[in-house]
Amino acid sequence: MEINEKLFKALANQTRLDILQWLKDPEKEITSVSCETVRYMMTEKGGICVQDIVKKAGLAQSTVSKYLSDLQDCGLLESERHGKWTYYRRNEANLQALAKLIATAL
Amino acid sequence: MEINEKLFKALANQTRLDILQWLKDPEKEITSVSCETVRYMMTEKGGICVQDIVKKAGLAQSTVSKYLSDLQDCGLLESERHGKWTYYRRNEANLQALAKLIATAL
DNA sequence: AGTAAATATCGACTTTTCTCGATTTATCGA
DNA sequence: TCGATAAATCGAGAAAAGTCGATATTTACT
Repeated sequence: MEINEKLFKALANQTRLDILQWLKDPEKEITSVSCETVRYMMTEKGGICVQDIVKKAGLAQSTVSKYLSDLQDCGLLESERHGKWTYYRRNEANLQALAKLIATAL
Repeated sequence: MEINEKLFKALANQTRLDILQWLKDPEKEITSVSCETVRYMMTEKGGICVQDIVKKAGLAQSTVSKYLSDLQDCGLLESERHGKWTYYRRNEANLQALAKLIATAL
């Protein structure tokens, strides 16, 4: 994790900020599938799949897919592929590292 | 201080990030005037004046002036006007508040 | 092999940001 | 009051980001 322009560019968009927040409490935020399904995805698959985030965001699939990889590229998200699905989750270690860096290095 | 798109947009530019860093240790970073002058500006005037930041940045005066007011608008900088000069300094309280918010609310 | 589904990538157009030079505003000193 | 200086604001053209629909890739299931 490091403080640079790319990182803050990723955060400089309301939808990408929203995605980070949704993934903080997905059982509450992701409503296109049941709460049980969300819990299963998070614990067994390691995240939320793209289509459920697309539904929540209300933007084109291509746009959301790009946003997710942008957030992964700068270390704020991580993902696991299981078959056809890619599951995205927050990279909590990097989010905490970022907070520390802002406190000390910004 | 609050986490929003505007704040991160302000941080999503290398020159604006640089300005924040320069103002962290201006005696070392600001070299268009003497070290004693920098110390005097910081302690007696409450910051570094625009023209010295313009020289350091190497961009047009209008651009840097805009950047400084952008950074002030989102709470990362504060300023004092003394006569013809406006002196900018970091808003350390808000920077620490931001770090805390990222650790807890992002 | 062939089809279908989920995601990723591409190309194009729109919107926003960057950046400048010119101008305006504010303040000082003669 | 006039001229000079510092900073802020304005308008315009260039560069970057946002966004979409179409297409490609990957994987699963017959």
